Amino acid sequence: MIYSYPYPHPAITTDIAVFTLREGRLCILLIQRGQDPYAGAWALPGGFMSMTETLDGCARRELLEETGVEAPVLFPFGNYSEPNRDPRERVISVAYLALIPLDRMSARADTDAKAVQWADLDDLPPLAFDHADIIEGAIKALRSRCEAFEIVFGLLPARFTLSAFQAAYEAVMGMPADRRNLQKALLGSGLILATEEVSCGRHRPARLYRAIENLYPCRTLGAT
Amino acid sequence: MIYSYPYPHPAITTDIAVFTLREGRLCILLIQRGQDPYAGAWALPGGFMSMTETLDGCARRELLEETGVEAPVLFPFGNYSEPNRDPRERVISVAYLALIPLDRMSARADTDAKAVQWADLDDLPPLAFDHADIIEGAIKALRSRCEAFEIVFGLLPARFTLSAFQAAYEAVMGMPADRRNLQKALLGSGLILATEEVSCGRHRPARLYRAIENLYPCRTLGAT
DNA sequence: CCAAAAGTGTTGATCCTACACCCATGT
DNA sequence: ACATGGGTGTAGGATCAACACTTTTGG
Repeated sequence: MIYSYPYPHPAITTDIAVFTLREGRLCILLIQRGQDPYAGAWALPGGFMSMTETLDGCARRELLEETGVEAPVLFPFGNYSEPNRDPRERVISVAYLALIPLDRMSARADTDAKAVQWADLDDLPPLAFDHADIIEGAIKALRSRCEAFEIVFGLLPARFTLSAFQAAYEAVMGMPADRRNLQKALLGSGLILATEEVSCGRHRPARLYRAIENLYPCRTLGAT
Repeated sequence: MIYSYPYPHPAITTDIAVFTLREGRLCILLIQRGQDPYAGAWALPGGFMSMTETLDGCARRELLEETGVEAPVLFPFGNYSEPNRDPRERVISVAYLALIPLDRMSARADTDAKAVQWADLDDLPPLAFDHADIIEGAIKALRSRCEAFEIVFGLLPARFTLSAFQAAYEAVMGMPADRRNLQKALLGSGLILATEEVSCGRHRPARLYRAIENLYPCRTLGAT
């Protein structure tokens, strides 16, 4: 089948910067490309939009296919459109930010990928296309939204301690935070509710909290 | 000439929400479509991306073609990708926000447009495509960025009084602001510099200020 | 009993808001 | 002289940052 147009058309992809916390460090999901161009290089997950889905739908589908989960946070943060960013043809990429708790993640190499890894942000391998730029943009978007706290829940399991929240917040922001002030702000924000449960750690048990419902009423911030 | 691909490709457009201040009110630039679909309806300026330009370049070019100016503020704020948003074919639109001072503006009907108007925001005509949605998104983006003041300069001439700034700020935010507090914050922000000049109004002359240089070092907030 | 993390309030500094009077100019 | 907008400061309240000790559990 051949698709023909009176004017040239670019292809559209979504690329997804999926972040998680692993051992307290912020990591990003990379796949190793199995095919040219950039065969063997690491890249962000993503793929071509189909003609029957929206960009959001494409990002959600690709993420599901690559990781097997629906991310609680998934929104677009930038467009990448340099004419020669893909050697095959003109490709416009809409970049999405996604956050998932590690435990909900089942990343596996799919048909197009030789391997999958969680890469530490300050130890990234060489990347295909302009994906290093996209990751830089994703971190900026992540930090700027993180100040409103809500996005942090995307990295945490459904029930979490205040300390876990603080660790996630600090990992994203890349700096330590005052424990009592952060807890005061978080508890006063109305974004979390205490549960009756406590953690069963190695030391004194901590109360578990959960994020309020309808935290992401429209998962897409800005139409897409 | 026919362009053929092994997979279907959407078309890409940029649509530009150009705001200005007219008689103290925030207005948006609309063109009346000369051709189907939606012939005769009002729409945002915009057009198809060429294969040799970036999305930013496309928006800048379209704006120049439609208005004859380079806007001091021009950045993308959302993507619109509903499969049936354009009855002709699949079209993805990248929506841009632009601000220009009215005096730098030379809007004219070009080849595709029967007419051009500055439409008052609370008296919009029926709009083609999903452009009403896009305008809604643009106003949200405008208000949220406006809190940092910088974007307001896009609506003002190079030299402006503090009162003119306040009028522009109030028009965008849709609410009055305290004069002394706004002036204090603006002067303390380091974003403006006093000039030696004064306005020649009907009353006591007011000092003229100008925005600092390099206010928009990267005009595009978030890659595109 | 010791180590490790959980829990909890106050104080001082800063920032923001609300508010009123005098000044310079044109008519 | 007066009308119009320009220019300026302060006091009270709210918010934010800094900071230390006690409690609970497991080992």
